[in-house]
Amino acid sequence: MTETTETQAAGAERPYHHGSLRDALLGAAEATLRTQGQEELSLRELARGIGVSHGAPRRHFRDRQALLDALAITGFERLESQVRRTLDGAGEDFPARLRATVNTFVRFATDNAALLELMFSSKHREGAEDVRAAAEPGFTLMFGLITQGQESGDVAPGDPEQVSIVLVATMQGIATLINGDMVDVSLLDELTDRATDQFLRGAGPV
Amino acid sequence: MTETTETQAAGAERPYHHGSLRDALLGAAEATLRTQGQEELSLRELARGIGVSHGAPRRHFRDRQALLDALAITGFERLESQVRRTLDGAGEDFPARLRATVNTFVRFATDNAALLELMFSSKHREGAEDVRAAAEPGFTLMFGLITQGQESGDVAPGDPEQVSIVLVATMQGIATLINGDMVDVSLLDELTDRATDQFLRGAGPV
DNA sequence: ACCTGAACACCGTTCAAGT
DNA sequence: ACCTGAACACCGTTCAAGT
Repeated sequence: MTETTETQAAGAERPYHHGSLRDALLGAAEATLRTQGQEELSLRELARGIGVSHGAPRRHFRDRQALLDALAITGFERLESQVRRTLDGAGEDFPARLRATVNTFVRFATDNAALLELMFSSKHREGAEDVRAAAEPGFTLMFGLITQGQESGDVAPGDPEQVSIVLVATMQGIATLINGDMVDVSLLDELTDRATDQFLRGAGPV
Repeated sequence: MTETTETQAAGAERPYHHGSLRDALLGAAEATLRTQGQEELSLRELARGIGVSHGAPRRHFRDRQALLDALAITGFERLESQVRRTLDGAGEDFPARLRATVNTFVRFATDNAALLELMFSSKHREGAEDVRAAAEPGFTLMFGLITQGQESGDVAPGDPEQVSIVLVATMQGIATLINGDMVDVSLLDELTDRATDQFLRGAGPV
């Protein structure tokens, strides 16, 4: 009677994760990514920590890269939803909306340094069409913001897609320089303000 | 008599690399980085390809990360020298000098996608002070360029360091988006032109 | 449907030993 | 000084077998 309940290691609540193993893996993977980094992320160690055999993840992720891709996808989803919420509460004024968006983006990107690298890595070149697809809504959001700026006269006419790409590039670049310790984090606020000011003048009407 | 010369595998010229093993490793590593990527780079495979035992690299690189750091350092050195040569032949006009610099930077960054990721990776946070030091001359070069722009009146007064950081961030970001296939490479020239134009207007005098 | 556990072929790193 | 080669502890991936 007792043998069946006592065979599990301490901390493992159940032998099976009734379909929740996928989420458990993603959660543990994100924690490891945050505390240890991408290279240290091991499928076997993840499985061990969850209390499942090392072959079990195979049911939910074809291989290690598939799990990393899934993490990147959740990253894009969270970033998009944060920017969206920011814009929902940012009022009507375009410069204020832009400023709020840049702040949210750069904060997310510096709060999730390892995840940012995963999201924008060139690793998922071939295959991983799903990662690129997950990035789309975020670009669409930026595209819409720039279009609003053109309608309000704050942004000069021109291809709104390219204008938003340059903006995203600048935000991603600032975060990368800070995450890589090439620029001190104490400069973050000043740099984002300056980048926003320059963008407003540089992309603004003549 | 023949036994000493015939014991080596075909293709291995000599059993020992009289001090040139370090360069041989770096060269092979860069080739692997370019064709396979960072994760696929294995010290053992490198040693095998060169015809040396798998313990030999230890003499020249403390561990795998030390070799990756060395690669990143050569990357910064090459980028700096290319930008320097570009500036040496770019004439006096500031906008022309800026445009040439941006083109050289972004071309290097897209021609060496995997290397760029290594250079700007947040992986070398702790330790790897040498990698950050290797990036310094490049930043100094950009700093000097911006200072020239301020002297010629093409760039508004203000902290030239922060202005150059925003510029570097934008260039690195554009390259990252293209290397990660989030933006089609056919847009590269148009994007760099647009970014340069925006920078000149955004950072220019009022 | 979901997980186990052995097996395989690889790693990076360490270290005594050779020349 | 520089390299070898065995040893160790880890990987990711595959796959028959269990429930």
